[in-house]
Amino acid sequence: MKTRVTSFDVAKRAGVSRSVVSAVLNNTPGIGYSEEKRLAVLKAIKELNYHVDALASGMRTGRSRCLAACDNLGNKFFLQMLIGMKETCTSAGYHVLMYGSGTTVNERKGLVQLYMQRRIDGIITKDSTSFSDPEWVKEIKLLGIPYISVEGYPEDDSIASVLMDYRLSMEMALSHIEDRKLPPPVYVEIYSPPEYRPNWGDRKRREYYVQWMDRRGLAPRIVEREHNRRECLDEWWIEWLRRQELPLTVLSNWSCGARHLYRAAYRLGLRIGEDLFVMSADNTEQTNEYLIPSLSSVEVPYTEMGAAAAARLLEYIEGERDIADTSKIYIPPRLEQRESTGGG
Amino acid sequence: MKTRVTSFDVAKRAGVSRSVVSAVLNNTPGIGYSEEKRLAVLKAIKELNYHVDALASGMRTGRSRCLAACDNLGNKFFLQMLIGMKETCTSAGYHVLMYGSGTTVNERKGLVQLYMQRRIDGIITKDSTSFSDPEWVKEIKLLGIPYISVEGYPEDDSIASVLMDYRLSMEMALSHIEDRKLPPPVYVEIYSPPEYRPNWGDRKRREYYVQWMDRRGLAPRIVEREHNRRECLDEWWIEWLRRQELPLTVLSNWSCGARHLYRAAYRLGLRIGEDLFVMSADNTEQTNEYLIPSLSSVEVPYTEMGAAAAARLLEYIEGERDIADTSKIYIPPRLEQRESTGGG
DNA sequence: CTGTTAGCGCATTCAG
DNA sequence: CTGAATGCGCTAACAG
Repeated sequence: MKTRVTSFDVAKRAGVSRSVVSAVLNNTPGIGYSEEKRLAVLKAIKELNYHVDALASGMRTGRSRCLAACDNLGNKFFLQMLIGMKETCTSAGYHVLMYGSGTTVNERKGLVQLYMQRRIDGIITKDSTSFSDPEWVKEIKLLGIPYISVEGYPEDDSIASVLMDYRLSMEMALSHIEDRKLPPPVYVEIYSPPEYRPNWGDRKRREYYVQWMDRRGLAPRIVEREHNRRECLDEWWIEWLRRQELPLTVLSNWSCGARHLYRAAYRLGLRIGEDLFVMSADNTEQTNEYLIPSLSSVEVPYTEMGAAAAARLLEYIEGERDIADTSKIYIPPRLEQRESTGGG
Repeated sequence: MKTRVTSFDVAKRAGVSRSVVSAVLNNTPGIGYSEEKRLAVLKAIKELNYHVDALASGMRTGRSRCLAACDNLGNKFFLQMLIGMKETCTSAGYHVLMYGSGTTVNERKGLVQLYMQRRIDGIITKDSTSFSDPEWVKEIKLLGIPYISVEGYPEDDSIASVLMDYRLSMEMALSHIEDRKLPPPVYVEIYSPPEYRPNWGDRKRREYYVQWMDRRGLAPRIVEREHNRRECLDEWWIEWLRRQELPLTVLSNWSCGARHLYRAAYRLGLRIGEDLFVMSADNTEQTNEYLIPSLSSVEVPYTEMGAAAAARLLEYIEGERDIADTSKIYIPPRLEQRESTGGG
């Protein structure tokens, strides 16, 4: 029977009491010990290859030192969010538990269970922009679960969330187009009902586009199409593009819209970056840089958002911030200048 | 002081002993109870909103019911692997702990610690093809850690790994090209030294390409270029493509090679799917379907591989398979026919 | 500053 | 089938 090395073994070997071992490991305030003892403990730990039992420790302290990251796992950027979370967690001695398929509310029940089982100390969900689920909010609040959403609940102040500044993202895109001396852009808005009609971020973007054009005495031109419907097939875009005056600039709310233009241009033999300029206000599929020519865009900084979410959650958990403080965190977008606007 | 609901509370309320509660929850063999009692327990659990304390339970059983998934988190397909793992784990009542930045051996130390801390019961790493680290193997073996690699250790029989069948992937690609009646392909091999020279998968692919051409009495044509070096710039490919006789078929070991051809074709005004046909033997950047026109490829089924890895790991952990059985698991690739070979 | 002790909540054993 | 008792390994409180 192979038995575990315990703090008791370490204490015995180091010639100290178990409390000292614990204190050395956790920097417990209020328990002092000589430097000599400290070194002895460390030495014993190394010699015996001792590792704290996270289960026992957690049981005692009521902390699992784990956060749950929840998403439906279908989105490429979730990985980026994880990278950010992971980094923040690691430096705080926490770990990240994956929790996928969180699109349906039903699945989310599992998250609450995870918390009730004390497997996790808090929850981060990556929600779709403008997502909001009152049922979930009620449950979270009732149980007092430390929680923060990434991109969700933009208009619900009772839930903490990490949001991108959509106004700023449009400003960056439009300024970029202006700086490059391209024609004022047509705004292409692709939306997917029912979830995204109208999406909070999209409304912000559209508003700002109109404002921006107005301020310059230009007439806003908006093309609004429904995603994945007959009305958004290649043929329609080819016809549309054929009727436009060149050179043309197109700014799309979603990279999928930009790709429609790429496809239409390809079919018409038009050259992007010369005959027409295209820019995306997002990078949902994480594919902009790989398009040919590469697609300029304003990108949502998911890594930073994940890091910020984790940081806030840890504040709640460690009691450095009241869980009732559900203030929003805004992260600025990032401009990626590429070939489709003649740069790169 | 808010106190936890324990199995004791449940037992009291249901009018049974704690052992029965435990037995009902875990289907403990050898402990019987009447159906009536079972329902009473279930009812009490619901009424009190009782949840097993995973920490206490884990401490008692010596199982955390968590697997670690390790990768450098830079690869898009890691997410796919996670989806597969997650699915398998969920149905077995296990969870997935993220562990990123595991490329360097140094970082991997943390994985071993996770195990020593009993935070995880086993480890899955996503390694680069033909990755092999003897030091790591030694440590794993020494500590008897349940472990399996995805795509690593293809030539080391002492480590369990999930591998794709590279020969089959080439066969699928070549047959597809033949079926479409396209010209016999030139094989473009992009490699990144030092790690990938020569990569196990690439060797297999190349070997098979040569064999396949030989069998048909055709002369193999191989273009070998180093990734991200002067020799792999746009200009070189443009020159190369200019010299080729059209129509041309190109099969690349890595989607990056296919993109070089897309770029060159774009610059030369050639049309993919008409003047030249392109196919990739992988989808590393998960971007093939978004290219314009979309890129046909043979894809590594990461989701299945993740699922298979988790399943094997659980067998080790649950004692259904000897940890010394390190046999390989081969997963067949998946052909995605798209526009670049005239299909889609 | 040190050593002892009392749980944390569970699964399991053993005597009834 | 039940109830009581044991111990997993740790931390925190308390008495020396």
